[in-house]
Amino acid sequence: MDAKSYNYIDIEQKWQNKWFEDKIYQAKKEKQKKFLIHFAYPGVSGYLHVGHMRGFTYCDIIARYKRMTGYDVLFPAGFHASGIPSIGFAKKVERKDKNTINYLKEYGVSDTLIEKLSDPFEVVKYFGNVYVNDYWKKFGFLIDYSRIMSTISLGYKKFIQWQFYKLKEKNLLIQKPHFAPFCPNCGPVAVDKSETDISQGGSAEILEFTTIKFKMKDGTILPAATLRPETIFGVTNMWINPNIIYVKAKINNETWIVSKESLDKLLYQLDDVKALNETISGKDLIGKTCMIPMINREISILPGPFADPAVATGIVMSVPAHAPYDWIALVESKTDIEAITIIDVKGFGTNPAKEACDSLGVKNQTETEKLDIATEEVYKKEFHTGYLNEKCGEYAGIKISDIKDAVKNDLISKNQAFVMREFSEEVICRCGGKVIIKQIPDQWFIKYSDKELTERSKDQAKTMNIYPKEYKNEMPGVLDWFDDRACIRRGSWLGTEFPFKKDWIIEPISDSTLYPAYYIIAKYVNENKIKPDEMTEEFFDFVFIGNGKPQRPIWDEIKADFDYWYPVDINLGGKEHKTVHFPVFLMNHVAVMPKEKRPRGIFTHWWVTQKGNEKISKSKGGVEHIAEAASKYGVDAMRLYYAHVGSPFIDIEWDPEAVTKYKNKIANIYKMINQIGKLDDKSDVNLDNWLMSTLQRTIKKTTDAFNVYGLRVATNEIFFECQKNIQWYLNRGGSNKKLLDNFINIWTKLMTPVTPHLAEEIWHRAKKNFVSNESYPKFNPKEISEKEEVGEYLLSEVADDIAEILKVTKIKPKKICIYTSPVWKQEIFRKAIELAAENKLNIGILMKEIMNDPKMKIIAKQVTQFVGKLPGEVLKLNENDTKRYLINIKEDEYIEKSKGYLKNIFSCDIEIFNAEDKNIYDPADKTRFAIPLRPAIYIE
RNA sequence: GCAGGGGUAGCCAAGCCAGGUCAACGGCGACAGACUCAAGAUCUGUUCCUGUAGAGGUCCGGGGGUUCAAAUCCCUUCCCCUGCACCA
Repeated sequence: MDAKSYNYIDIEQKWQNKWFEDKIYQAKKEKQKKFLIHFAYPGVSGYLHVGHMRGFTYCDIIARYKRMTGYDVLFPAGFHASGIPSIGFAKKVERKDKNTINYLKEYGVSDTLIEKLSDPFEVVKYFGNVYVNDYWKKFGFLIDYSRIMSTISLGYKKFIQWQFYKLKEKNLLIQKPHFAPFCPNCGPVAVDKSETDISQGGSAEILEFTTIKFKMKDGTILPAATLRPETIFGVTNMWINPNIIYVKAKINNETWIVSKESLDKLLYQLDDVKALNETISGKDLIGKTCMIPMINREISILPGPFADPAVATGIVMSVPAHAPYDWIALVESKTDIEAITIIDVKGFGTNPAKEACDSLGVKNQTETEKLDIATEEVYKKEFHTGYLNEKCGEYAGIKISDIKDAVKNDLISKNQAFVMREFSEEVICRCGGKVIIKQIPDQWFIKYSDKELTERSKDQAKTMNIYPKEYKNEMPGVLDWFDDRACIRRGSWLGTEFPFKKDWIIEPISDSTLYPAYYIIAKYVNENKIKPDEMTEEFFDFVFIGNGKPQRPIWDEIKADFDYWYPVDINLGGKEHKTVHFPVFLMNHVAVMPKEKRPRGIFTHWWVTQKGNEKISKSKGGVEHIAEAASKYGVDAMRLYYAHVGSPFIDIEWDPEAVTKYKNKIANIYKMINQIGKLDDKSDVNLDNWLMSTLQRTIKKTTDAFNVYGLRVATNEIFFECQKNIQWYLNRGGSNKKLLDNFINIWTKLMTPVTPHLAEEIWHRAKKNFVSNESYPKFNPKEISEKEEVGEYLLSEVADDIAEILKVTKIKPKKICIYTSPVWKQEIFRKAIELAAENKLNIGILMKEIMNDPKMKIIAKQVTQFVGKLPGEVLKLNENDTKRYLINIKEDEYIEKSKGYLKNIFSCDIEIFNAEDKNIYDPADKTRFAIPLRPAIYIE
């Protein structure tokens, strides 16, 4: 039989059909012990890939384990339909984007359906179905499918609005200015790596330039933008591009000179900006002077053709001692201006910029590559180890890394500077226009910076099960760092209407914080037992917080459900959620929900990557589709792969060959179990006890591992160690039918959380009910047989030692003699171990104790020899070894009974002697080397 | 810049928090044997170096330290990866 004989396609389909027909997935309130687990619901904007299944699979494994260990399990799921993605997808279909159309056709989507998918709501509906039927059900997930919901349903929106009423009540909704990416043609756009809204610049960051106002003699302002405002003390001149035409503008009753591009940006960022229709050539500014604010030193304006009108204001202040670009430009200007050094830094002399340029051999401004290196070097050194020197007035002696904001804030408060925001690279909208940064003066935020909220959230986090533990340690820091978040946006995207400002929509992170609570309600909405209209503020107040009175009996029913199932025991999501979703999930619960309803656990898992450690992304292609993979490898094989190939907390590389191995593994287990059924019945008490004993150990280990979600550890025990044990049993000639049946039943239950289809198939050879509904085996210490464990250990050690000798000596054995340790050596060993446990072990004490025994005195010479090096060895023993020595077994008898096995593997005569017996065959005088659990060996 | 994770034998990957059970779980690959007409699958064994008696040596990115004892603790250094907010 081979892999082909295990028809996983039919088998998996069969059991899924039966589970779903019987609705075993439906959460029921029966055991008064509940477990609520869910995964961070996926967005719906395309097909998922094999990487997404990792987290979903973990969730199902945990849920299945929990349902087998006495919990009522609620495992719901839904779709995050808010935001841009589905709109983006619909837009692509609408504009007949070739890739998108092909992508859909590849999956066999009909032309009429494709037509429909230009509507984002249809996109959500279509992919929602795909996820449920082609992914979740196909993987055998026992998700409670009666609770499926989406974030753009009417009921959900009512729920989110309620959440925002609560936040407002608690003063956690605030308004302040905000700066966001904006396309003058299309409105707000998202700048992100997936580039849904934009065609270029997905990884751009928003930089904050401190723009310092230098005043000319006539009062006109030259605003120079810098990322290092503290260097203002070292400014020696200004750079103006002589080849461009600058424009004038009236800003807050001041006249400013800036580049044309700059003015366009400022119009969106500052309140009171008026273009003056007046221009001035850069050339005409050269030779004039202006004043450095705060310091009041006059400097001259020099030609700097490198001043880019597209960057910030197009006007640059020059700090030649600390900026390599400025230094080289100054050298090339051939003026007699001297650099002013204002930072003392280790490893540099009086002019860091000059020194960096010299060491790299920079000759002129065109060597931008070298200049960038020099800039970085100077900046890094100065930032970490530099101090402002005596030329910096009140700031003298302060470390650079501590100063930045002080100078900036000082300048701003004196109206001598302002912040101008700029992308780190050019961002182009899908419409082709340039994306700029626009001020929204009264943006709404959720106030995550709130001190009390943060502290209460940290307290909650302390009580939670957060995995991995590194993340638990990191969580307080994340909560401290988490700042206010703009929570609404105007523009085209899906979501809930913000109740306090017409036409604005709540943004998708903010509408996905309390959502597991909605799963409780979704069931009633889906079953039409409550209508969204009825879901008022009073309704949610009553159900979630217990305020007010029920208006209909169903309210009580829903509340009872909520009280039973909530809080969330595990919220599971990818590592990308660590600094985004999980903190807001936690903080919103803390802000809105009563204490006993706050989350108990978070589990983060890492990703499945493509070869070369790239994140799998739809756009990069090359990775297998879920349905395809499921039929190619089998669902159980994939589940086992996810659980076993690495711990949950590392990225794994998708590797078709590895998955194939797991596929073979599944078929192999099935085959092995079937063959066991054909064996002749025969019992061997020692061996049988040993097998049961190891099985109990397996149960213990897997239970311990599963209880802390150590899926890899548990899986390794069940699918590898356990199989190895039964293999040893069979190789040793074990064949007790009743025992094997029992073993297989228990083993099958152990497998069920990970490979439920295989387990169900094996289970149903003899049983009619679902193994998925069975209880997980419980560890029974009574079935542990330490003697047999030691016996089999001894046997395998002897076999290993013989093999080692044969390997080294290259002897072909005719006869092997085994001499087991005399009893008196065992006694001395035990004595030594006892003394070691009391921390009293040394040769003197040991000898004294031993010699109390008259029979030892008779063989005093042998005893002395044996005891000599013993203490050192005994002290090195670990717990397992020590335990083994303390168990009293008759070594010669045990090996004698297993002689057949040794004969078999070494194909020669085996003779076993007790070293204590007289007149035994011992030509090489090996007897004296026999020690406990380490018989002497002689090979002919 | 801020914050976090990581470097383990040919490859993947446990172990590190609670030092000794570690030549270092497990898997893959490779090699040998069994089964088979054969291939695949499966089973058994080997797979750092040395070794004609079950042994010894070296090893967990580099360097240093603490300790009777370090992959594990401390210091230092090099390299890789991830997140950073109106993207989910």
